[in-house]
Amino acid sequence: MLPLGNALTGDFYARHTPDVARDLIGATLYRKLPDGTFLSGKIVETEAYREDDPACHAARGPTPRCKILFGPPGLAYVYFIYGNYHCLNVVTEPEGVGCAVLIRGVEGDNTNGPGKLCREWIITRDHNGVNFTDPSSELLICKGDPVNPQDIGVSSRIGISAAQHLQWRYFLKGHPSVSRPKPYNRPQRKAPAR
DNA sequence: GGGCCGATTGTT
DNA sequence: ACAATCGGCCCG
Repeated sequence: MLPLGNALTGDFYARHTPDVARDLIGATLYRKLPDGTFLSGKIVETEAYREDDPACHAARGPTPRCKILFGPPGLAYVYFIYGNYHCLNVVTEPEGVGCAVLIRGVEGDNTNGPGKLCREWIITRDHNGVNFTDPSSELLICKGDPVNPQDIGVSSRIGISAAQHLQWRYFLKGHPSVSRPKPYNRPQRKAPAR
């Protein structure tokens, strides 16, 4: 399916990251494959990460891996995690500020969860730096149908131990492509010796 | 170079 | 609750 409507612009992404994360719920993600065909689906789950947040890769400044986070808003930040999976983000806030929105779920088969989405849609580190606002990119995001604010749930972010007080996860309530019905964090690690 | 740990997922 | 699996990052 060809992209409908206009791609979301840099101005859309150059805002407070949790607001961008919330407003991306219902938007349409497109993946142009090498043969020119498109995959597409409605974004149903996101998380916000800000530079001043210890759970954000940018918290300790621009490293080789995360330097793209400090680039202009609307770029893709893709990283490899747990030796198996990739995760797809959109860079937010003005250039020079290291923030992004993690795309955790898209409507469709095998696209519930950030690792499964990238596996299913063949999104890898090769897409790091791709511009979501450029219609010729292999990845783009367009405005979707309006979403009733009451249908958007909010919670702590999944899979992190830092900054659990931040309610920066957004999801479409009851949607089957939301990664988990409730936040779940890794089991507690061994207590430090004392 | 060593060692620890992770924005996950699937199995026990 | 835990294993798989390996790159990033900090330290020395």
